[in-house]
Amino acid sequence: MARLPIYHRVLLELEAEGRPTVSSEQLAELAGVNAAMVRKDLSLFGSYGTRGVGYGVTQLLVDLRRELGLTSSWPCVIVGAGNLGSALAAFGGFRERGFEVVGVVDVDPDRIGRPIASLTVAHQNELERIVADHGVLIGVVAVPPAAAQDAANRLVACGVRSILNFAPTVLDVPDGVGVRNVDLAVELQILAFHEGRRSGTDEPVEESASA
Amino acid sequence: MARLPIYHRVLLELEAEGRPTVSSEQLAELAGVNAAMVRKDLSLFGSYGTRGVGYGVTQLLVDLRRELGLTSSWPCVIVGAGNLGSALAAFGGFRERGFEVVGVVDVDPDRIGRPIASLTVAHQNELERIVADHGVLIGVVAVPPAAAQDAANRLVACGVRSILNFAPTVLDVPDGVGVRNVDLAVELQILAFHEGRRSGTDEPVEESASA
DNA sequence: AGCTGTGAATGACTTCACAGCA
DNA sequence: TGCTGTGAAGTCATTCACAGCT
Repeated sequence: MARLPIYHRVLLELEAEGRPTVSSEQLAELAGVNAAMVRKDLSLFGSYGTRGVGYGVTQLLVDLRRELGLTSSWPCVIVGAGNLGSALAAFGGFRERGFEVVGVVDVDPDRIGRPIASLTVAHQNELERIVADHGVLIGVVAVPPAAAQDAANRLVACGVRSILNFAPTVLDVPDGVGVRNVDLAVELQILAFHEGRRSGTDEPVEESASA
Repeated sequence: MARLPIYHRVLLELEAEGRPTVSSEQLAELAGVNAAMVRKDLSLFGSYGTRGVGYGVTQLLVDLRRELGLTSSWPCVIVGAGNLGSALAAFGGFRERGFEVVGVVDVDPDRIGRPIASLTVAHQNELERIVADHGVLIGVVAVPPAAAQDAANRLVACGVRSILNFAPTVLDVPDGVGVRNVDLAVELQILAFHEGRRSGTDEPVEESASA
């Protein structure tokens, strides 16, 4: 389910506020979904709520982490140290969500050696070593579209099984390799599409890019 | 439909290659979807294919643009000139996809006045003026989570009807305002989730963040 | 009384399969 | 013969509604 990460995020906030318990309705409100859906989602991996009370925030967080495979941190590598790749590498919020960027590579000599957060941009030739050294299973493709398939091929070749692709291209990968695409222009176009439809009506329109 | 933008993107490439015509099967392959779905999607806004031949690339592109409301460029404003906001503002690929970033605002004095691409980061107080001057209908929220709701409120207050939110928060907006969320950690968590499931099996797993 | 867990109903989307036109 | 357009079937996700625990 693509909603579990949202619950996880919301619960992190609730835990930080010291909230001991939460009802499906409250959680639904905060996550922007329906209460019945929350209950159904959570009951998928065993039920941990108490009738008449709700769910224990900390307990639920533990279970969600287990379910999402966030019991330990996932090492990730970013291919491409342009504006977007740099922004991702510098983003500090990944750690508490279960991920750690262990390397950033690029082919541009001007970028190699540049520091980003606590890392240094490495040459793309080091990709294999970085992946092997850290046991990386998730790669992020943040290169121009023309280089994206190559980047994906290299990631797959050295054993990466999941790819987050920011390039506006459909990647061709072997069966068993997971790909998620984030195309910023597509997101804008979907908004524009609804904007166009919305001239004259006013229904509520809140959605999520899988998120 | 969330797939139209993908078709649009693929067709842009095909047109650049000088391809005069394309079959639903080819288009499906390139867009990473099923051929029947392509036909159904395209027949939604009237049928423009020729049986035995396929669709005219240029004609289809025109129709898609009309359908997506991309007949002219949409002016957008970016709130937040941090790493991500800057990366977005500097990204050159929006124009051909139908969007133009007409302003970037921030509250941090260190950032205000800094040049990004052909723009200069403005003070957040200028948001209203920028929106009014350019008739902005789409706003991008690229600020820390604690500031996201405020940013959204300001955008809505000056008439913006669609928001692309990169902050890991569920925004509360009035009915009739469209919101799309892109949470990078959520994308990674969904990949990790599949990764966890995939230990032992190997089904193909290619999906899209709404895109 | 309040809230969870879940079968049943609904609705949306996808795929199949094929009739029909070029 | 090749490929589109589309009804019908199938699948998956969401919502409803309520029984049952605390």
